[in-house]
Amino acid sequence: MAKTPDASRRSDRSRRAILDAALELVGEVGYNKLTIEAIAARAGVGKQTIYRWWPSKAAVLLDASLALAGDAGTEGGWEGFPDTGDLAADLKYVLRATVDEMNDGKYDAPARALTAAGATDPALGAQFNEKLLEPQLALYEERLRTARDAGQIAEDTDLRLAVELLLGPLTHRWLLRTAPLTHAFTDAIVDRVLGGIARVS
Amino acid sequence: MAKTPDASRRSDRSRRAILDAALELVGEVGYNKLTIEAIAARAGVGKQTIYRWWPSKAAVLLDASLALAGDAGTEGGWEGFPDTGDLAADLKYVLRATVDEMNDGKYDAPARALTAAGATDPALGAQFNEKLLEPQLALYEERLRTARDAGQIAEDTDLRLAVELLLGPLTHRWLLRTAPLTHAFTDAIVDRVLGGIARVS
Amino acid sequence: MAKTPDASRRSDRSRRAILDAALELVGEVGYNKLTIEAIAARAGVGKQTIYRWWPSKAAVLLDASLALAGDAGTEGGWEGFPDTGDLAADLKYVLRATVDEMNDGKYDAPARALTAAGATDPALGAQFNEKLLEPQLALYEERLRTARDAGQIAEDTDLRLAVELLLGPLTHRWLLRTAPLTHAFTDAIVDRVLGGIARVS
Amino acid sequence: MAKTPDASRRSDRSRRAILDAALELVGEVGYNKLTIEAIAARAGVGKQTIYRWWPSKAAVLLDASLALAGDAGTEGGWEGFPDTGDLAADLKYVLRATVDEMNDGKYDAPARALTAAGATDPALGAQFNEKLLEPQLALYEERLRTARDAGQIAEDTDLRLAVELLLGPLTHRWLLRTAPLTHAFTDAIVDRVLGGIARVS
DNA sequence: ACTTAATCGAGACGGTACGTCCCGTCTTTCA
DNA sequence: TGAAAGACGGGACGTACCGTCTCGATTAAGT
Repeated sequence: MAKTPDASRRSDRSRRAILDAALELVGEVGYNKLTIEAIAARAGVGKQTIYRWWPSKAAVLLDASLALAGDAGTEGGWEGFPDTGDLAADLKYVLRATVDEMNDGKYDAPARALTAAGATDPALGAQFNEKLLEPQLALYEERLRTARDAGQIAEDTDLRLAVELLLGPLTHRWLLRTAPLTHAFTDAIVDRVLGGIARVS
Repeated sequence: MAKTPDASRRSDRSRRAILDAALELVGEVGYNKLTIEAIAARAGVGKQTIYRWWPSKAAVLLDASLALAGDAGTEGGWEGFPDTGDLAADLKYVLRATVDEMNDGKYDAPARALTAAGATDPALGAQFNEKLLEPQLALYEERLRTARDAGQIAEDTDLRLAVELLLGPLTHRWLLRTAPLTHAFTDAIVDRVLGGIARVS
Repeated sequence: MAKTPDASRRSDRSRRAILDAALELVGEVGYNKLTIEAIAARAGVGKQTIYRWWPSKAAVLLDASLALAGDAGTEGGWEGFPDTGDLAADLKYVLRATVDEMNDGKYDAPARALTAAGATDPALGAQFNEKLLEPQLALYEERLRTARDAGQIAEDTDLRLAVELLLGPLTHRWLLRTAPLTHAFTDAIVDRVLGGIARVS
Repeated sequence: MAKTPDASRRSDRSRRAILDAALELVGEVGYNKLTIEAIAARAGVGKQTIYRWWPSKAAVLLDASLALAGDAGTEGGWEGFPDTGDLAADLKYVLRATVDEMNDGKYDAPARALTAAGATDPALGAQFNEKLLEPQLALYEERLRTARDAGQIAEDTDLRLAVELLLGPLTHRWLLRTAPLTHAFTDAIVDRVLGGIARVS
């Protein structure tokens, strides 16, 4: 019998202020030094208003990232996955854009924080996957399906595996910082992966 | 300025007790709830003894993981990368072993914790790469070099990229928990990646 | 400036529920842990309904005690001070009754709470004196005046002082709990005080 | 198995700073608005240092008052109860001094706070009695015993009752603020009480 | 009886303080 | 002099209430 607050009476002004403050602060001080108290202070909000609606600072950041992703989508980010008919070109385009975001502190800080927190906390990780990661992976998968249906890649291709072959190396380099993230890198990934799974013409 | 303690007088008994306690505790409560105080208490050690020799709990865990990896190596883990001449078989063998470790709580908990912490904290990440990750990647790279020299894969193959193509998808699935880690999965990775970069026979 | 609510529209049901809840709760958890929120919850009332009509929890408790005292008076407590002509007997009778109340948790808890709160908060103390204490002291004083007029005690007796001589020791022992409150104690007070201020027969 | 801190390692500097801060603050803001946090801040001390050694703010104030009483005793307050042979004079002298303290905010604020808190909290009240009140009452009782032995008051006098007859009215007027505390008032108490219990010469 | 305005129950809100946990430093005592 | 022990100043935690504020839904007046 958990006391569930009445969502219809929620203050949208406070909600937005909290999400904005969380994004600002995670960029300024990093995830580990991010505190609920600081978010509340920056947002001009009582701590309880945060605890009332989110179970942890990670959850706040997840919602904040969702809002950020939503805004980015609205502001003119790509609406759906590009499909020019040229699979390699489309993948390169999208991965280059992804790399650019990963190199932009505004997106990088919260994304790293969430990914790291999710890796450690399974419950959060599940949320993260469901709400942020999975929808994106589905877009890749869909584009690959189109390509497969068009006979551009092998009929027996495991699409989900293909997505992981494309994104895995990128995520690896991003999270572990083994080397700089460049367009050349993502292009090479696309070439190598398609070289493997693409039809021999 | 007696800042640097005399390492020769260091108590090895305390050092081992601390590393053991850290590993135990990270498995029990997770990285975020792991505290220096709890490690000290579990190890039967004064807090100062930890602060004297390590700068942070992440550093303790890194050392603990190094010790763990060292033990594993000693205990009969593979000494060097297997080289039967069959590249695909060797890679599958090693990746299967890696997946088995990732599915073993004993290794999984500290590894996840360190990876996540390193993703968030660049200084720690650098240490983590240098001491734990890089040596392993180098083994893969070396094996691939042998294969390349033997003409089994294309001459112009970027070996480091190849390593990332192999390990990236695995790490992706491991950290993000998008799907279970199985031998079938790693076998498929090897097949697909080699299908792309391997010489046409 | 519609600050003063319309008393004619006040819900008497709510008012009584609040006073009852306050009395119950002060007995259960004590004054310091008594909260407006708990009173509101117990009374099935919105917090605002309390804040609308009372300035503080002390004021609520004061009203509650007044209601309690009123009820006690109605239920057959003494209406006016007894006057049998025998001053000592009348005083002993009343003081014994007072001691009995002080030993009854139902009256003791709120009375202690109010007395203590009034000792600390002058404004509340003034209210407490005016509405609860003074009327009672006046009854004693009146009975003593009758006795003085009848020549039973010295003509120059300071009646108010006499009242304090009678009630002071009782209050002292009650509040400070230096010893148990018994009929023997109050009888002894009356004897000693009258022994001093009574006419030599 | 309550964790009892090691008293021998206690910081006396912190202890004194805390007691001083508590006395200052109770005078400035009153008992109800006195907070542990404010005491810690004023004393330049971590909150835990207060919670480590005292169970409540009332307990802090009790120790502070003890220290205050100790200082007053040292500074030249009366060492023991005066005994000039004239009981009435001695009592009047001491009661006048007591009234003067009660009219001095420095002593009044913490004393009221403690008395009120003790009236509400039996455990604290017991401590208050044992450590502050009882020793003082014993001094009165001792002086009265001397007087009784000297035949100045009736042989069958209940000394403890006599003390309460003297101090009760004073405490009553002090705590309940029914009238100003003056020397005339205490003199009258002494006269009336002795008029009752003193030997007819 | 019908409107209309205030009170009502409910509870979200910006805050303050709580009492606890842990941080990293410092001090004491011992081997 | 390194180590076990743990007190210290400090900061954040998550909780409990404060007193204010908005919400419909009664509810009791005055039309």
